[in-house]
Amino acid sequence: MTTAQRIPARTRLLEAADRVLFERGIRDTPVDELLRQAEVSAATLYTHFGSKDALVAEALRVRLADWRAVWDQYIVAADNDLDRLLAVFDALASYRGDRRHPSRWCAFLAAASELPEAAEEISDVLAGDTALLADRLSHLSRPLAGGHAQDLADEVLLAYSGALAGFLRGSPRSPIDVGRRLAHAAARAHSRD
Amino acid sequence: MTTAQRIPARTRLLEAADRVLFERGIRDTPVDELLRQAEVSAATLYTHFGSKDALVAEALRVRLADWRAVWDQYIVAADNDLDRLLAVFDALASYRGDRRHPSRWCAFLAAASELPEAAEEISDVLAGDTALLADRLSHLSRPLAGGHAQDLADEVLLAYSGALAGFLRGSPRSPIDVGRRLAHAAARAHSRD
DNA sequence: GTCTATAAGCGGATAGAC
DNA sequence: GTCTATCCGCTTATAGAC
Repeated sequence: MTTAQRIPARTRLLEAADRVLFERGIRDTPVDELLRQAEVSAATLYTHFGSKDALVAEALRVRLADWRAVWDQYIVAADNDLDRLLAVFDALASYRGDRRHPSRWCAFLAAASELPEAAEEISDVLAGDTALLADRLSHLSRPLAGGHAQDLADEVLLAYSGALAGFLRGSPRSPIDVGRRLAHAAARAHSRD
Repeated sequence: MTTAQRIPARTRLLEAADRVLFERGIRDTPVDELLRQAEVSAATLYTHFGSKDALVAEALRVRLADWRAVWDQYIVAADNDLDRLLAVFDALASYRGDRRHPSRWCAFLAAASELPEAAEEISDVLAGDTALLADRLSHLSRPLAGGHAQDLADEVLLAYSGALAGFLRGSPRSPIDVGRRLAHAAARAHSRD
């Protein structure tokens, strides 16, 4: 009917999911709402994905790929070791500023919190996000902290997670700025060792 | 019937709620499970509390009071300004080690994440937890950071929230230790100002 | 008056029939 | 793509026991 119908139903479903699930809440979003927004019937959703959980998992996988790409850009753009380590906060500010991917705090942590018994498929994506963070931060910490790279990476990961939780809490006011400051202090502390 | 029946139904419900809701997940715990564990009928729950949400809210209020008391003890036991500020991490380790209050990560943040549209009653408790943290950390930061007390308090709150999120993520391994280190580095950075 | 037991209404997730 | 049926979770109503 409408022009939008030219876009495949699967794509429309994923876009609706990304737009609504993590802003309104995964469990608070009825399947019917996704169907309405994607202008798709229930049968189509269950043909393409099999379940609401599987659609959530696929939407999360898309987010993870997008987030990885944004972070990449900010690492490449940084021109010294410290800025490359702290780029994760600039990338986060950029990703959250993009209205195409709204989120109350963090899609991956929210999924883990909202769906504790969820399909392995879903917890795998949070594990993937955590592995990406731990791995990259560990490598980026090496030139700054040498033998203490693992400690610094742990600290930056925790500051990053704290910034995300800050959005859920509504405090502090500018969680990303505070997280960046914390990570900076940690980096300075280790470079003095 | 059994001896346990001597304890009022309302108390048994609150104890069952505290035991199960935040470990299994608030939305993943059916009312029936709470009724079974408390050996109480549905009518009793709805007479005493009015709704599942209201029971959740009351269980959260009890948690907040308990947490405040534990934190109090650790602040009083500390014998210098730095340890008083970092006592929040020792209190967290102690509270989490108490098997009477199991929790996957944080009851308040989990409630906010799982129940985004929840009754004001529930979001009020997270706001109360956040206000308690912000207020106390701000006062405890004063002797260490003077005019920058607010910045230090923001940083410690973020490190604290990050430690909690670390449990949800399963990384870093010992989130409380890492959070404490991060807060310590922040305190040192401000005391050099 | 407090509590139990049972049933039933309602809405969302899912699946299959057409 | 629509419609219908099933299952499950929250809630309320009813009737009765201590």
